[in-house]
Amino acid sequence: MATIKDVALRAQVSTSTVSHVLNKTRFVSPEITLRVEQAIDELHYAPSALARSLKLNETRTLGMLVTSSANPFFAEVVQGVEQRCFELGYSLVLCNTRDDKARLNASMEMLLQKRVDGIILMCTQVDLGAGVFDRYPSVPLVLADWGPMDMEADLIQDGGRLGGRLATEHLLGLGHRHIGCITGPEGKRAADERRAGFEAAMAKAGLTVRPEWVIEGDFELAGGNSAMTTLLALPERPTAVFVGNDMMAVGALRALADAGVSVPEQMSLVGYDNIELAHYLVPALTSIEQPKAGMGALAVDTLLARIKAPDSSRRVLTLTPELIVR
Amino acid sequence: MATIKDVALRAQVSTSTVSHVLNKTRFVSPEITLRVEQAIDELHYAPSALARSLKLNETRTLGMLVTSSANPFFAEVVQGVEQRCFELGYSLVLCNTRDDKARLNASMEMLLQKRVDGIILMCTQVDLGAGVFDRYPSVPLVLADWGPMDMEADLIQDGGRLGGRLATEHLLGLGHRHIGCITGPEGKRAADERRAGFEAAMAKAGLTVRPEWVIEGDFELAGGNSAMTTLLALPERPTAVFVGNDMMAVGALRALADAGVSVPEQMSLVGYDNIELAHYLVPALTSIEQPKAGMGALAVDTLLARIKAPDSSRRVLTLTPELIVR
DNA sequence: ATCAGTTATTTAATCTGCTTGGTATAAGGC
DNA sequence: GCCTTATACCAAGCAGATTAAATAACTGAT
Repeated sequence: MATIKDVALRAQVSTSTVSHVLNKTRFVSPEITLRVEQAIDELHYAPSALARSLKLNETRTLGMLVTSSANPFFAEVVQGVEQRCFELGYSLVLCNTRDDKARLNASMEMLLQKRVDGIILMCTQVDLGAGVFDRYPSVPLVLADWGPMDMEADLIQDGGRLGGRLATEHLLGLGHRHIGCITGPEGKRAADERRAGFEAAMAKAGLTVRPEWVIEGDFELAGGNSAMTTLLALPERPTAVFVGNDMMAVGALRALADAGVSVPEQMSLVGYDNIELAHYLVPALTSIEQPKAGMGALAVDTLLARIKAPDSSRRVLTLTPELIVR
Repeated sequence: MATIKDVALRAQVSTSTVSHVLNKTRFVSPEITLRVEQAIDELHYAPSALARSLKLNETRTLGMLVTSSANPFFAEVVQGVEQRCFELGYSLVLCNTRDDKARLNASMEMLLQKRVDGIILMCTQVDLGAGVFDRYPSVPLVLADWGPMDMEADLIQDGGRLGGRLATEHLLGLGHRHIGCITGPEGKRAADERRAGFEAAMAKAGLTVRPEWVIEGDFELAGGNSAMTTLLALPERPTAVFVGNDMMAVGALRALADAGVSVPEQMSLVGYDNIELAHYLVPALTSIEQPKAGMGALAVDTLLARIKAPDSSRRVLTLTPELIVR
């Protein structure tokens, strides 16, 4: 692979001149510029970002840790992040953590060695163990969609509590009084928040939450399915259920169909996240919209702001969820 | 950020000794090893992958170009890639191309500058324009799920033609004679292959394909929906449809429900890809399974094999699709 | 105990590709 | 002839890996 020296040699100039042509950091006469550009072309020269980063102490690369990039919700956020990175000339190193502490640590270590300029952390686990990040120096960090509570990093949170309330109030508004809830895994911030919103709305309506109607799911298709199956097996069923995310709602819909329960006649459902699919389901799913790609873009912008001003005060941004009735 | 020199100074040894401790490249006495490790710990030292890569001419990083990482099918392949990379100590730089030639070029350029060890290309477009890659030197490259036809790179292909045949034969086996097809975008390899399989199966059964029953979709929810709507508006409808991927099938199901057409009583559907969702749909969707994460892992393995032996002969691997009846 | 001959550890110097402040050189103006 | 101005070059890093060379430690024989 050609180096800047090869280019300089071929263009009969010094390496610094080539560098200045590349980066437009100083005036270089048109003729010499042309010579250099020709040499670059002929040699298929691509400057080494490695050497450049080493010298400049900046990689123009961001790292992103996400529980599971195949999850439709996360996938859209990731794409939002990648999109914004591309627009700004950054590149993205993506790591899945699978909620595995060891894996998170290994990935963090790797990102630090690669000297990424900053890291976006989107693993909704609240407790990652006492100070996993203590070992790591002050890398710019932003937590998307919650994260460990005990961290001082910038934070972008979905308004899960509000969303949970909106969803529940929608069901209340339809006249339901017997309302259940399929939550995400306890300990995940998103799950806990949404559930808290549900409980708040119920309390405000003067209704008690029946514990057997609150079932813990896993934010995945399978969990929603088995949670609803459990609900349906109870002697007394709720007439409506707030489901902690759309994927679980899809699984729940399947369980309802299997049990011959018609939706929404015999049971109403509200989901969360408003993934594109929700619109196309039969029956279409009422859900709580979150700006997913927007959250990704916002995470990038927040991170870059932090990189520029490492000592600025901590930023906490809350997105506003919105009810989409279908 | 601490450097190897700081560590050496603190441990009272030379930098090379630290290097040997880090990489276990030579015997270092236990006491000195301990001293070095302590110094590393106390300084929160993380070796610079930049400097290392610069010297060793190897980044242990792979690049991946994918049309859209939020697409459920691609997302699973990407996750498979990331998983395998992690297992092997590699990291992954992910780029979305959005089927945009300029964006693909920009991303390629960036990956080359970053000196990734190899690139996985998964943008199903057949024609990326005359020799987009000519400018680029011989970076190890593997095409996953097809790609530009005129490239000499290693290739991993899904057996789209066989899958299309399997799907169609399934419908034929159910007694259908009036079979339509919703294809992916013309020009995408996956789409063309699957359609070819459909046509082959029809021809083999002695049936003619009615052109108005073959509708081009976009591999997305919306396209499947409108394609099916178009089909249903025809004076004569098919009794079964082979849909080029599951996402379009979901959109089609919605259109069918809107039109009051019951599935499978009044119309049978077969999808493709067997995304997890297919199992949970109401009604459940018969589909063609592809090993998605497996494809990702295979792509990584193939790429690393190529990196190790750059001059070995070209590898073309074909995955075997499988009918999943539901 | 001493010395040559090994072997075990560590050191010092060089290299990777690129940026950039400082500096040199030639042409032009007065 | 001196001072600008315009243009281009020099060389010192950046953080680590490699390797020849140096030093220390140990062996057995005298």
